[in-house]
Amino acid sequence: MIPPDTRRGTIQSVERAARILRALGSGTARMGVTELAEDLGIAKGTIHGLVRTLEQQEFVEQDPGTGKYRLGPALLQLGNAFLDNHELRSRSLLWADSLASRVGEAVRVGVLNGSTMLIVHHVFRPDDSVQILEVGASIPWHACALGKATVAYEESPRRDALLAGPLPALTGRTITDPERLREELVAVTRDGFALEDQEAIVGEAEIAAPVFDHRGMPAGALGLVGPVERLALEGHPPAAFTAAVREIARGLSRDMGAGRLAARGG
Amino acid sequence: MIPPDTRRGTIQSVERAARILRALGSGTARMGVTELAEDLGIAKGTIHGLVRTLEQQEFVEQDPGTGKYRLGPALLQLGNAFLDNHELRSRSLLWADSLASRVGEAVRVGVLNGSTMLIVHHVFRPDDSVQILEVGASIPWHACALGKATVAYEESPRRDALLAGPLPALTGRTITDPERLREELVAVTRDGFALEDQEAIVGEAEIAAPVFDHRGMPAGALGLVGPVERLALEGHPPAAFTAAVREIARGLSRDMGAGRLAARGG
DNA sequence: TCCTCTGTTCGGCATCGCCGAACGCACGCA
DNA sequence: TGCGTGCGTTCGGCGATGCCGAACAGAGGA
Repeated sequence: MIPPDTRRGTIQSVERAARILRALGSGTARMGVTELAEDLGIAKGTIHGLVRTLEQQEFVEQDPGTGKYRLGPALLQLGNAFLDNHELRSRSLLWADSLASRVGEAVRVGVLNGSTMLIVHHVFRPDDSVQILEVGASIPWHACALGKATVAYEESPRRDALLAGPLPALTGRTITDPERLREELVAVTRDGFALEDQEAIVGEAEIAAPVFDHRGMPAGALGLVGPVERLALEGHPPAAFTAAVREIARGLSRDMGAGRLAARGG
Repeated sequence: MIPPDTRRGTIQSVERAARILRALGSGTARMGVTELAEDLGIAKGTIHGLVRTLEQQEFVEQDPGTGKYRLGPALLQLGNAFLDNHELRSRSLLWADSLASRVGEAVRVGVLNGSTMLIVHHVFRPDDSVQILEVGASIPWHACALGKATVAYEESPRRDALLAGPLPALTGRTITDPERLREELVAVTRDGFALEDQEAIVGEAEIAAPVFDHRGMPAGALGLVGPVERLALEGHPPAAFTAAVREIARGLSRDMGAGRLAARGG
């Protein structure tokens, strides 16, 4: 019998355990063994064994009352360990702080993960307003400046794949046409920064520039986020902001060991 | 052949995958297949299969240059999903904000995880100073007020086990004597709050109160952290602070569905 | 009180993944 | 430039391992 996923060398039980974790993480509600078994198409007893093992490892917790399962605390610790080990993030801490205090806006750093940008660092706007931390959040690449800045410098096969992939609309202004998006990417390589104007959240804009690693490949991007009135009034970002973002991103790239190749971003 | 861990019903490959993730998360450096195989006492080929599966699931990433492995982005997403699903955390957001702005100090919320308190929420002190986010961090229970507040109300067997466990000293003031610690816990149940005076970090103190769930069991704790001069001058916390912490923790407990039983905390 | 739905256990078969040795490649020393 | 050593990776074959499906126990609800 040939399993649905025919990739060679995949360890079945580990892959299934990962699918269980994903299922528990996607829905907001906790799930029971039966529900998981139905969703994943795996025998109930099998799910039980996997879930029990995950519970012993604290990847999953069981609600004492209902017997249903939810994600466990070990995942938070491992997620934090991922951040600690993350080179772009750790090197970006000082640069992001510096940029935030210089322009008085919030700063985000993200890496491409599948077809979304994963936020790995977030500095609040330096005022007392209530802001929610976005580290760990994922945003479709085509709906944020971080994504467009990164993908613009990605190698052709990957870029084309991303342009061909699904491009969901988050707001009425999200660019969902691959050709328009491709033109945007050309503009990014020309200008050295990417702009996003209410394409993810109405009223919010973002200015981002790519960050390169020691191989000259895009490692991610760094950008300013904030109200559209300040960042992209009538679609035009203030020159002081775009200059600051590009400058900090170049400094961070150098920090990552990027050589002259990275200069194409400027 | 009997494996070292003789627990019934544990799925070997999943448990090994978890150990690999822990190993990658504990050290700051990335690890290779050979190193993992030696550390975990598993054949190299076996490690490779596990790691490849984890890589497909984006639980680990391979460094293209060195071939070594590090933790992957899926863990950050799952860690965030854990926080989103976490009842104590989500219910504490508003209460913690309110407490922070009322007393002008940083607020932390933690849950007991093994023998450490895992920070699940952290509100910065409402000023412009640079502060690092501690969500995801783990602190030995006996070295923080959050831990003492929670353990004081834990059931005897668990409390005794924690008191019997290793009690490492983090500073010269960490309480490492089980008997003194037990007296501290009695004081907590008497006063309704726990105090920590430079037992984890020199110069820092914490005032915390327990939070109870709908079963009247401690779900975690909520507390103020800050410089010892403001929180515990000569070991005496300001009455306004202790009152505020207890009041907010009681409100949060009610929010969690705690009935009268939780009143023993006040 | 019954019925249905949970999560859980268990026996047995064959599948699946473990081990150990061999491979190819990159690096560093000579 | 050659060798030697270390890495990550592949592969074949045995057998332990973890799958499945059916039966179990207990909690709710009608």
